[in-house]
Amino acid sequence: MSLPHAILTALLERPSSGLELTRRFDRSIGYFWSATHQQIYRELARLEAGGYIRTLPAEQPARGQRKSYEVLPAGRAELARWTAASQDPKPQRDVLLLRLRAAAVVGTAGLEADLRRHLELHRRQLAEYEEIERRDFPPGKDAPEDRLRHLVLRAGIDLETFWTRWLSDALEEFGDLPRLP
Amino acid sequence: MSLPHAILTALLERPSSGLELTRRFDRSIGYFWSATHQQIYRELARLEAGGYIRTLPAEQPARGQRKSYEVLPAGRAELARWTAASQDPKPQRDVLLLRLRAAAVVGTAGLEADLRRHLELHRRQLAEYEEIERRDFPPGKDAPEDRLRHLVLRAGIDLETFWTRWLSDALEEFGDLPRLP
DNA sequence: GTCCACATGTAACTGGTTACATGATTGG
DNA sequence: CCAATCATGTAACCAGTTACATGTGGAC
Repeated sequence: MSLPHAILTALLERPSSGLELTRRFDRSIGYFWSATHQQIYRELARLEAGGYIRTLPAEQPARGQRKSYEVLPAGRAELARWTAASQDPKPQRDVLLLRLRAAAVVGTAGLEADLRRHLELHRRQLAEYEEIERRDFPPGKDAPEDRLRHLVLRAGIDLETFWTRWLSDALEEFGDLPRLP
Repeated sequence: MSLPHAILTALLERPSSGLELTRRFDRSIGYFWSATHQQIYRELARLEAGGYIRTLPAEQPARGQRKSYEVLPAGRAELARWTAASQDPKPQRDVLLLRLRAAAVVGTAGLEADLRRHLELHRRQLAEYEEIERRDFPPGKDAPEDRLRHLVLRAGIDLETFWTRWLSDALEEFGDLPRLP
């Protein structure tokens, strides 16, 4: 039950239409909670039906015509409730680690190329995050309400740093490894 | 499409019944690919129907009676194919980061306690991984086919290390932060 | 012989994915 | 007026989740 809350957060930061939300998810919020436009439209309809958001009054909506939403007090209250509520961490799921474990059984043939590709992707993502950090959080002047956002970005940077390092180690290991079956 | 391959890997490591698999997923493989017993039974039925695995011949199965499976050549081939195939990384999804971003909008009230709880959970997981490392990979004697398994374990250790560090930083931040709305 | 743990399984639901459909607006 | 693009939406499917059902065998 996280997508509706991701949308509420985005709409509180700025009222938007479905497509605008989709684009914003492709950038900032999508870095840790991705969503397609179909998901977003479906969820916007639910949130509106539930009385959490409404279409901006100035507009009468029709298919094919842009419809912007804003958050109602009930929506803000629900978001605050959800943010504070205790939630168990979801069990980890990582395909790459699974594949490495499988490779330990059926052999590593063909894996190396894809590891290189992943390494490249993570390097690029890391560069993107670091660029955002330089731009939005220049050293020495974090406004108090920006501190949390910076913290979230740091998580992204550190995670990508971890993956680039781990993939490099893995590839080095492959160099040594006698080619199995 | 990862669960069937996780099961094939587990069955190649050792032929097992559904419940045994469930228990093994709760331990080792579940650390990066969790599954419930319902998922596992459903998937075992599919894999058997597809000719990838079979019940060990010695047994005639009945409801309530244990049924062990082993991997057929087609299953091993499919696993090797899947391991080598190129796959895009799945977009990141992390509820905790989402909640922090929401907190930047609706305030941090109530969040701190849950962050502490998560920190404790990650510390415990880290300790568990390190215990496994001490036990299964004593320094200086990695057999070649253990190197990949060790690499996977290192990923788990480094990820948990990251989370404990990040959560500590976050909590420190909270100490400083003027309590918002 | 009854209860409990073991073991396998069914059913209904939810969230995410993929493919496609439809209407409005704009540039040529 | 036609094609391309913007914008919203429908439908079918699949994997994961939750709740419950059914059968077996051993402990008491």
